[in-house]
Amino acid sequence: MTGNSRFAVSVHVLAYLAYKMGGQVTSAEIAASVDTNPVVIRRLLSALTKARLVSAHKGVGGGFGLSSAPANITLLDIYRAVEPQPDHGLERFTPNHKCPVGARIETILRTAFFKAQTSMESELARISLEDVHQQLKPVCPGKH
Amino acid sequence: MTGNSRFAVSVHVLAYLAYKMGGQVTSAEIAASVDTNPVVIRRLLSALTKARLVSAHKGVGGGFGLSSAPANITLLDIYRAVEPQPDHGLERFTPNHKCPVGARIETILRTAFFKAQTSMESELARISLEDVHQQLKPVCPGKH
DNA sequence: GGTCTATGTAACCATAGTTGTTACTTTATC
DNA sequence: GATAAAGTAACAACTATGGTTACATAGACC
Repeated sequence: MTGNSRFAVSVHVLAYLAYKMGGQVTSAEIAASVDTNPVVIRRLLSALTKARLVSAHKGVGGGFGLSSAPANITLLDIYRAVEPQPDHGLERFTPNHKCPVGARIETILRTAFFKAQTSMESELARISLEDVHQQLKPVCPGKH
Repeated sequence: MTGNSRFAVSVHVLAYLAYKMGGQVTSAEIAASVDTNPVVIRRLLSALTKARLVSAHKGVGGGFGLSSAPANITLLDIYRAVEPQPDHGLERFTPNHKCPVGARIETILRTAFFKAQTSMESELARISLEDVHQQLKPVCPGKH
């Protein structure tokens, strides 16, 4: 049970909004699809709203909706909206700088982690919410 | 303070062994370089030993040493030795399968995470412990 | 205006992961 | 046999996460 499920849930939430095609959707309805508490959903949607990926409306008939077309939202946008900058453990990594290795290893690791992270993020950037939306539809090209 | 520092510390540990060039190094000496407890180091080295990246020797004059040349050990080898398979939160992600979105999103996410993870790992595979070792040496080509 | 509905958010709890630490066993060397 | 080192279990402190309750805020509708 490593890591958190914020990103996974967030993609689910936005995929649900895409699936609903522009109508206002309440946190309660989304929570039923994710099988969790509405507050958990609203917490995530709060971050997604700040990132301008969704818009929120209070009151009767209110709810959440996508701010942009699914084709214009990438998984990287979602990832960055809900995940803090990963530090790959460097925050608790405080080697002894009196040792030649300890003095230099941090910089080396930082460079390596940056490359790995950049590579992963560029892969997320290649997948749009529209791609996810398309995959939600059953694929039955030869249905008769 | 997200995540753990196992990978970062493990790279430090192996870089230290590479720096020591083949001699037996005790967990106490490594712990001094990392600035932590020897047991923490031995825990990591236990995983690294199981992955056959290092060999251990008990008793007087014992300690740890690299099993292969630094050029033959990649950061991906180290990563896989000390990190569990990342699930990106999918373990705690149990959507409602009665919902059309909830029923399909898991597979879609699994595919996306696999691509991102593979991309990151291929970047780690491109960096060897020898590369790290080289970067440990001060670069003063024009020193006079 | 008043009521209803929905978001926004703070506060708290249970659970689990991580690290540091002590203590002990096992094993190799001398 | 004494010593030194790895191997590992057990425990404590700290933190992150997700679920929950409670309440404040704001819009819709009568």
